Amino acid sequence: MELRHLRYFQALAETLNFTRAAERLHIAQPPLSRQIQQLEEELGVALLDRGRPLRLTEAGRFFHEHSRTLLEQLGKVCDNTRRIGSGEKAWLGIGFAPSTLYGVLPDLIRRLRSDAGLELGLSEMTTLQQVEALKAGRIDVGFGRIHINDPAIQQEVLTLDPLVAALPAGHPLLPGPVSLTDLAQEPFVLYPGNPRPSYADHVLSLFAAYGLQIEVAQWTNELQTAIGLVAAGIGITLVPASVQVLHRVDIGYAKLQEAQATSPIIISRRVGDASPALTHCLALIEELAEGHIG
Amino acid sequence: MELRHLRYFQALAETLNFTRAAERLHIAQPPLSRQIQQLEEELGVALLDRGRPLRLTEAGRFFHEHSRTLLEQLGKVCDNTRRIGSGEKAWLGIGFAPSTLYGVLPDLIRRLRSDAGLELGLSEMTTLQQVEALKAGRIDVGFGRIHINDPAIQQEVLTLDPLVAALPAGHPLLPGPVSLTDLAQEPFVLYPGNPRPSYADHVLSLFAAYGLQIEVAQWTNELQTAIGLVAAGIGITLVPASVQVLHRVDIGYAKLQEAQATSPIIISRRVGDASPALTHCLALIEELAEGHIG
DNA sequence: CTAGCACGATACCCGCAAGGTATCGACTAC
DNA sequence: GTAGTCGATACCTTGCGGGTATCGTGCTAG
Repeated sequence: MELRHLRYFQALAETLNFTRAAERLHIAQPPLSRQIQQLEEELGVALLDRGRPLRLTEAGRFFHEHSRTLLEQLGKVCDNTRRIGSGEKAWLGIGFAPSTLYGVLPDLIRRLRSDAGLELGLSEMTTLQQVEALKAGRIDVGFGRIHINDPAIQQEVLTLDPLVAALPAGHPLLPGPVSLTDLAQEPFVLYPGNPRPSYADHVLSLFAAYGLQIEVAQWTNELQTAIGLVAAGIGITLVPASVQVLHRVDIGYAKLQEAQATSPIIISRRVGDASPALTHCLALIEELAEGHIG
Repeated sequence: MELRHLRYFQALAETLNFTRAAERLHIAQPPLSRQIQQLEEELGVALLDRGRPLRLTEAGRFFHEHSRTLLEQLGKVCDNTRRIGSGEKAWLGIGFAPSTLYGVLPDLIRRLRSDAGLELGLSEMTTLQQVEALKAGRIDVGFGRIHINDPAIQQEVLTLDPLVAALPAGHPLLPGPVSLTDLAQEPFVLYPGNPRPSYADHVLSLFAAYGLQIEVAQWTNELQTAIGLVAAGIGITLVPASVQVLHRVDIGYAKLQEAQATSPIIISRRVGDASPALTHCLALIEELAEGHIG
């Protein structure tokens, strides 16, 4: 299938007349017939009722509606690409680990969005994937939670989120505060299971630093799932404090006694990247961070 | 531009290597080079940094990101078109006049959406456009506010919304109830100005039925604008009661003494259209209407 | 009922551009 | 410097998109 097919079908669906559609497309009528036949064949679906008067089938109406919006979107993408290429606009690719979405990131994104000269590209990815994406140029900045050593990547700690324990509602340790020693007695739900290294390793090493070892009752790949399993009583888990915005009646959060039990939000970027968009973004981050503290 | 260009650029952006991308596309490397050059020429933008290692430019990253989602969307559209064509799914095109969105329509849409075997197509259009779209097969059912005589179209009144007066905050006629005679003393903001016949004619004929004539201080094309002008003190207007969900501190609504001053929500459909999706939709509407009354 | 016509499908030809092969040239790495 | 990697260029081939001519069919007017 080619865009030609979409464009031709578009014209045909609007005029419902092969001859006039062909005129509008500045081609003769027979080639149009052929292209439409090809399209129908490739889809394996009749898009038109060939009776008089010509009518779209149900599938045809659906395809018409959606291919139109696709073509419009493509037009906009091309436009914006030209603008970015001519320096009229800038583009900033942002990679983020899911858990960073509960903290300052939404605010940052909102502010960057309000900048008319800036187009944002957001992709959810692990810190490890961020490093790859940075090197490949797919993103310009990443927000993650773990340290990774790579000579081409520069990392900075943005904030230190205190960790809190997520416990099923009615758990005896609630409302806290609790100690790591107490928590180590409980079965854990840890995430993400892969790829490693991950936030899970950060949690494990935290306990190890206190000479503690925890039993992992269940591995999951996502925070949301982990929280669900905690609610179901499978175990407990540690989450960054910002995750507490997830209110659930079947979950309680408890502060930790150990103030140094934290999870960082880490900004990754290419070493030596001094593009204006990135600089602007970093300046905005600085500003937001100061606002938070002050 | 053709889909070929997008697909090729996609592969290239992912591998960042002409030779390997060409392999993946099952073509030789030189044609790939040419197609990419064409794409860049058409966009008038460099998408690649031709140094070693190969890198995407900022515009290239943007185009990569967005063309990927476009291609994915296209894939889904084709899939769903096939499903609809094979009868596995149904499609229902709905046209609606903007003001009907404040009433039962959202609830109906929500329920129809929850039906996995049904794809919805929503288009905002005037009642007049609905008639054309029904005949052309672009939609299967329309929700509007005015009667139109057309032998191919069947119309039924779904509900009769009482009309209420929209007045600027602090207006002496507030909080009502008010009579049409009182209102006829005030300048009016009426909408939509075109195309005619429209809801405005319904309002005019309502006053005419009581032997009253109103002065139209301002015509607008949209309800939102009209409300804004009312708030600005240009005049007053009559709106269906369901519009009152638009709370504004600078607008007050007053009931009318004349209970027969109503605006209908009118369902339009093709005469003799007995498709399962439409039947299902109409049954659901019936159900919702009963729930409203009971 | 039939002649006329409107309109889409079919048949067939032409030219162009997409794809292939061979090769060059530039940058990298040792 | 030299070998190797990889994209660009040159040139050929061919498949396919588009054109013209014509057919077939179903609506319509009388």
